[in-house]
Amino acid sequence: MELSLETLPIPDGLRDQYYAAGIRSLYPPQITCVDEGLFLGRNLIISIPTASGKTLVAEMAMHHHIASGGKCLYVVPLKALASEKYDDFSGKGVKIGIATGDFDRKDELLGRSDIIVATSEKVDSLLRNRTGWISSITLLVIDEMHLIGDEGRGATLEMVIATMRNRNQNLQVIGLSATIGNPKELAGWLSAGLVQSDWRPVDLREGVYYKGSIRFDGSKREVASLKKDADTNLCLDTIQEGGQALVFVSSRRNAEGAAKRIASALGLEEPALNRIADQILENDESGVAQALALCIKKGAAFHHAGLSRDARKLVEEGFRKGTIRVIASTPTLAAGLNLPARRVIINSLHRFVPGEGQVAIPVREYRQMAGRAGRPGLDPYGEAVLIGKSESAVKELFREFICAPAEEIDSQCAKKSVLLSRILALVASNEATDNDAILSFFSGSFYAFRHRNLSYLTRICTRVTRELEEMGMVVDLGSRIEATVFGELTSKLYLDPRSSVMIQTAFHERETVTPFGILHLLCATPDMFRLFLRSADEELIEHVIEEQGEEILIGEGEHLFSWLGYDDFYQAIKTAIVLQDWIGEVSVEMIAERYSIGPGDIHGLVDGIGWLVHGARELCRREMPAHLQIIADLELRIRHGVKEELLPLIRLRGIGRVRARSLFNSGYTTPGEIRDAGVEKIARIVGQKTAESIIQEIQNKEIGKRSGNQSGNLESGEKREKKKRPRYDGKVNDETRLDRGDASTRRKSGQQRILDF
DNA sequence: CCGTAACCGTTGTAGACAGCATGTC
DNA sequence: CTACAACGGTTACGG
Repeated sequence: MELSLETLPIPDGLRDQYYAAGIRSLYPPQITCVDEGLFLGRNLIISIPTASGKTLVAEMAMHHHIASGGKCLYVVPLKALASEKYDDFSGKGVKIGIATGDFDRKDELLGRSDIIVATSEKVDSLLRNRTGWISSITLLVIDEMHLIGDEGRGATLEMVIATMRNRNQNLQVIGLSATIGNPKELAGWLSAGLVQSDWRPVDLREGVYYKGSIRFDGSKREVASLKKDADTNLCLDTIQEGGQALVFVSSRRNAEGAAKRIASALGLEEPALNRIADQILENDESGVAQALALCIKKGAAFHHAGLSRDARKLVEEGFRKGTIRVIASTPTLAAGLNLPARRVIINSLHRFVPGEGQVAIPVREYRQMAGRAGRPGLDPYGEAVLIGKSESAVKELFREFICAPAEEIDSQCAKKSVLLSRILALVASNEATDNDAILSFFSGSFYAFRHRNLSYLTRICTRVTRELEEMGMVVDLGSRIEATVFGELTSKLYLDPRSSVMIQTAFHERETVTPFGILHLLCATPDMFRLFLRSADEELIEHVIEEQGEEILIGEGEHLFSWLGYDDFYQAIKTAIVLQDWIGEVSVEMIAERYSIGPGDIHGLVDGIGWLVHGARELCRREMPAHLQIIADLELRIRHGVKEELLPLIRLRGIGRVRARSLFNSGYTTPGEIRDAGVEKIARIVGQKTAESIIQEIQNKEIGKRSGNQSGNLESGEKREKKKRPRYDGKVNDETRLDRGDASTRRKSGQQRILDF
């Protein structure tokens, strides 16, 4: 069956673009989408393999909506994916906007775009803040919709869909999903048409390698055994016939190890490869970057979250251009960007789960990796190859993965930990303001669709609501549940209620807090990503507890914070130590080496603590103004990675980490001293232009101050010890305070000894 | 004397969303 | 508190 683009109700401009790109007709599954009512406003679940044209379907539907005055929201799970889609959709005659945590215009301004690409969390946040344009969305596209079943973030996605549907009755929803076990249920939930197909534009062969050959279903392919390791031989084989290979492994160490092995087996020498290697080392001299550069020189690379953003990009680009022949990667690449290769080699189908050990990965994830095989239009076929260790293992791999059906996905929203913030969000945004409304909201969820019996959900909802009340987040007025100021703030700041309570309790009980204490507290919250403990860390942690134990604000196994485990507490110490180094101006390279982590990890930690400390500051402003100044200072120090002494300088526009440090070292430690020194002397350190503008700025601020206008937040350097009183404009709402628990039992909590790991 | 294989106990284990207000070298 | 593989250290063996 052929379907020409001519007959489709899409704008002519878009059609021309498609023609120019060589698209003449639709793929079979795309035709089914049209038949199922894509252009008739019908909801659709499209469950087809990766790279079989889902994006195109969504794009056509979006342009169709825009042409008749509609507005579209495209939801993705990763920020990297958001920019990828932004690029895909750009330049086709409609306005595209991008909304993610670290890259957004003013929320309201975003409403002028025709298509808004956003992460699910960002949409959640926009819904909580009742952003105006959200209600004018006519088409909602959910990319990777199967992530509804994801333990960590699935509930957010589910709630976003439910809330959007709740607010807008005429909304069309298109869900793009990988192959899952129960697509019919997903479609049933949304009363959607289901498009399901295994069709791929490039043929995919799945097989298992064992003793020198790949066994496919029915056929066999010999692979020359030039080297010892199976994955190396498989790579050499592919490269030899002109393809590229992607090797999936389960740990970073394995990724680096495999890349090294394969690189030396390849032994390429090309100027293009050397250029990439040089670029890697340009802004990043850490150990990982050096190892990576060495591998890339010979044609292979590794990829994992420890790499810096730049390094990751360079690897991805290099592979896409064909310069880099092999990437050995952790699952970062499996779920993320679209980076196909002719052959995908899957080294291990296990993953470590704390508490369970090595666990087999879900079939769905195997499919996701295998689906990366075969570049449409470039490769004659794609191959996914598993590695068998014995005759019986080969059979098992076929049975358990290649021939196995994908798992069913289930709703994740009926768990206490997610319901806490979900219900708070419902109440705080006036989505639901009493128990019945809360339940009725959840009756529109995927959970309710799957589990007809809602008695469990009902019970847990009332329990969670009561808990929120105990936390001081909501008040139950009988007829109506209302969010307290504290609760509303928590919801809008996008903090986990448990984090908020931890922050509030810890600050409330203390006269003095130190940066390290705050860092540890924030690292211990459920919102923070923590570093693993290694046995080598024991000594360091013990030492820090001895030195700085008094500063710690919360105790291990704190009875108030039942969610704070024993390990979490020590992980938080380690993580806080790393961040303390960061604000102590220890270089990234040094930190990386000291704790055997990569620049990417450091970035991730700094980023995470950065928004948490901002949240903490906003909480402090309302609840505990006495600590406001110290936390505001800490926020600035984290953002720039500087010591306290640079604070007065870093506040100047045009002065960052490096310039502030060189000014300070040259003896100019305050804005006052800089002004007195004059443009000429300062220009020698920071250049003429910056010198002029900062001195101008200093003078402006001083005039502002003299005239009694306190709004200039420049802290006059010569009076550092006379700390400015934190400004606080409201009264503390007593209802929002937490006055529970026996404070004295917790006071000295920082002192306990570390026992063993 | 050295290299290798074989063995054994020890060690470490993936990922990255959100707020906010603007500007580094 | 799970299970697996890679690593480091040691020993045994063979050239």
